[in-house]
Amino acid sequence: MSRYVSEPLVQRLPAYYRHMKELEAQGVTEITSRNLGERMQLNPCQIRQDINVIEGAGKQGFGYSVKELKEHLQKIMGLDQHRRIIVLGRGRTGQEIANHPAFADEGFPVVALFDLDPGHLAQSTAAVPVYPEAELETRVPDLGAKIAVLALPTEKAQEMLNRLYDLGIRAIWSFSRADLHPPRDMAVVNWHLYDTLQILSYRISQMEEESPRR
Amino acid sequence: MSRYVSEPLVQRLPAYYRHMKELEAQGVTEITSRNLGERMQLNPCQIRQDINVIEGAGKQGFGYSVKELKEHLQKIMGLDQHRRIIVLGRGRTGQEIANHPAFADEGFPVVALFDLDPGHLAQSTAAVPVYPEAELETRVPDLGAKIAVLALPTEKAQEMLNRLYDLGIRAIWSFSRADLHPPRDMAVVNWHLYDTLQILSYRISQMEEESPRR
DNA sequence: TAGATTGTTAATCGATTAACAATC
DNA sequence: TAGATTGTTAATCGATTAACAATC
Repeated sequence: MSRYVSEPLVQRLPAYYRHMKELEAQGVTEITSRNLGERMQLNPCQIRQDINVIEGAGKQGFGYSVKELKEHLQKIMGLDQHRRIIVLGRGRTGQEIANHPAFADEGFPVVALFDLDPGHLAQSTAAVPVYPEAELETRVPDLGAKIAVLALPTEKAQEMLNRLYDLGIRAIWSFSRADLHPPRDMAVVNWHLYDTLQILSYRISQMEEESPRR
Repeated sequence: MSRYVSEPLVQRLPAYYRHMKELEAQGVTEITSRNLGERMQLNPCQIRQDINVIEGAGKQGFGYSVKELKEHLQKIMGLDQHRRIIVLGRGRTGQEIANHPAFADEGFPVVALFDLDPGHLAQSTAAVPVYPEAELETRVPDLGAKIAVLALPTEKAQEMLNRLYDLGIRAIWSFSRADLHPPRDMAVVNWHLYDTLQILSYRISQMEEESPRR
């Protein structure tokens, strides 16, 4: 019976959660939509709408309980359960993600790293088990992971996505340059490094147009 | 006299550019809004609107010239000029960005890496000059960089942003957990690692709710 | 109770899509 | 010229903001 959570709201959920954690750490137990709005640079109306949509609850006259809202967000995003991650590709990015120790603290332990190019990086600096690509089919079903990080060449990304889908992976965090086409019941977030730089370059161009350097 | 470029359109610009480059590489010289729409998973009307807003031009009856559109996007995003980058922080992420060789090929050469914590990572695996934080004020003005990558602890990010602004940096690509508040004439893109994982977790939760595993 | 703030409906704003005249 | 597709105005759709009644 839960209401439709719009795309922009989905994108805001982690920020709400982050701010609840910060407030809690600061010992703040209650907060009004007005104060939270100032903090998060959001319109208070939007905050009330958002909380309403996700069926959170406040107390009229007082505001929202930080603890309650935090726990509610946690539950909605499924952060109470651990989500295991596998990493595909052992180049720079793959290694970095695999070795990022803090992921486990946040409930996202990296449980395996698959190496597409065995000769590529011989030295094992990884803190997690490394397997050859050929063992994907036998290993993945037992690892209990639903999230995969794709850090591999553009050409291989789509093919790998399909393969992982068949193995039960339902969410992809990709760093490849490809525009991936996932099945309907698979989530993809693509971090395009170059897109980010290009957007920043665009912004600089705009600013320079508005007020040219003498 | 150029028309207002909406936020969603700004986000789409790099994708248009990417597809133009791909089409060019494939030897395609002309493309209709309908075909491009299929490729990019966009409504053809939107494509025509977008191109119109950025003042690109097609030929009625035929479509758009790939080369022309590519060059036009390049110009709009300022990709014809090189945008030098400095990297702040020498942890895992900082090193990775600094050593990413392909950035230079795309017109974004990393020209310096500043180390906030000199003892932190003694071995210099960096392919670019490394300077101590203390030299920021003397070095940055000469480096001619407008973009800075922030790969440092949450607490230090906002302070560093202000400092870099005073040194002429006008665009920030941050990996910190902080919600940064830039001046009006500074652009910030914040890559929240955990937000991404939380959103993927949320999607998985939603999918499981829709069709629970037996 | 009075004061404050939520919860929710209604109004507005902006982006996407549709439609079709202009034109290559 | 006829056919096709752009360029652009108008319609629709959806998200944000405003307003205010409900209620703690």
